[in-house]
Amino acid sequence: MDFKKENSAGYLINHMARLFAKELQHRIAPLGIVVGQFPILLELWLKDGVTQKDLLSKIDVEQATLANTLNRMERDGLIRRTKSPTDARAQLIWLTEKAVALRDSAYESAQNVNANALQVLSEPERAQFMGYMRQVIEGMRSE
Amino acid sequence: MDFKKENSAGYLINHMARLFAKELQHRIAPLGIVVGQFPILLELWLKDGVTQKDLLSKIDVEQATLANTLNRMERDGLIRRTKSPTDARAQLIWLTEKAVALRDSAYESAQNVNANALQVLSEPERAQFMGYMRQVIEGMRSE
DNA sequence: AGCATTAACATAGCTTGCTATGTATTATTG
DNA sequence: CAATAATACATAGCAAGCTATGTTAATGCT
Repeated sequence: MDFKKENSAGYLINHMARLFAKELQHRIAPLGIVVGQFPILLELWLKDGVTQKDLLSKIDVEQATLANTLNRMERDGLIRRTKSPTDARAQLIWLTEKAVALRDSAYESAQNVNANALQVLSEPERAQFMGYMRQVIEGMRSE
Repeated sequence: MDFKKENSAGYLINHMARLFAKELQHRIAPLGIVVGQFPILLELWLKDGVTQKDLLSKIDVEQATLANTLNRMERDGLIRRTKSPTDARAQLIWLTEKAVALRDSAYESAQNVNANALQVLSEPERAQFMGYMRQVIEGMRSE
């Protein structure tokens, strides 16, 4: 029996994901943020003053992963937390001024990474590629 | 400015990679191996008795990552190491009987994960998808 | 109202990845 | 041939992901 890693979707995907993360990491490091914080910031830039549970519903990571990343973000001065007025178990998560100010540069960095990485594909190919990924994700999530 | 994560290649790739890893993890756990060991085992199943440097040239991770994973594999009884007869700095890495015995089941698990994940795509779509990934990886590696 | 259950979040402990740096040993070169 | 540079690997320390479990507050039920 043979198994060639170059022909394994999982192998390629893992490799590609690490290249993307490394590249984004490199580009956002000057902003004082790291890749794991990115998805959280994206949500908070849309709307802050939300609970961890709210965030969790929009980000596809485990609760413990989110909690830990939020701790590091608080440590790094990107978020503040206030008591929820309606639920003593929950806290509301707010962006600091510093984090708000990073938004446009961060968007730009991410878009540059994406554009750069996909430049090897034509526009219709890019659209196909994204579509395939969405289908695969959808299929795997609902199993 | 807007940035929708659903339209970000990096976001999709990261998500897909985590779903794949989780699925493979789940399937190989009964074999007593974990995902990070997989690429290394794939190489060693082809040929063992090689140095860390040899392995490194075939696996796209950093040297430190490989060294650490090899330590855990030795701890878990998957590999043994012997002194290189020609270079006192190097060691030769050998699979244990246990690790050799896992090969076919492991191949099968990985192939099942791949097949299952890509079943949402038609055969020509799958080929396109794999081709796109190879192109993107190639483009990103040579920057 | 009191007790059990559920929910929100925290914590512990692990793996897999990274960068940066240390430590021997080998190779080079002046 | 001795000093220097390069090589092979190890170690430290961190981030980001996971599972499993703990803690406290809110809800539901009788």
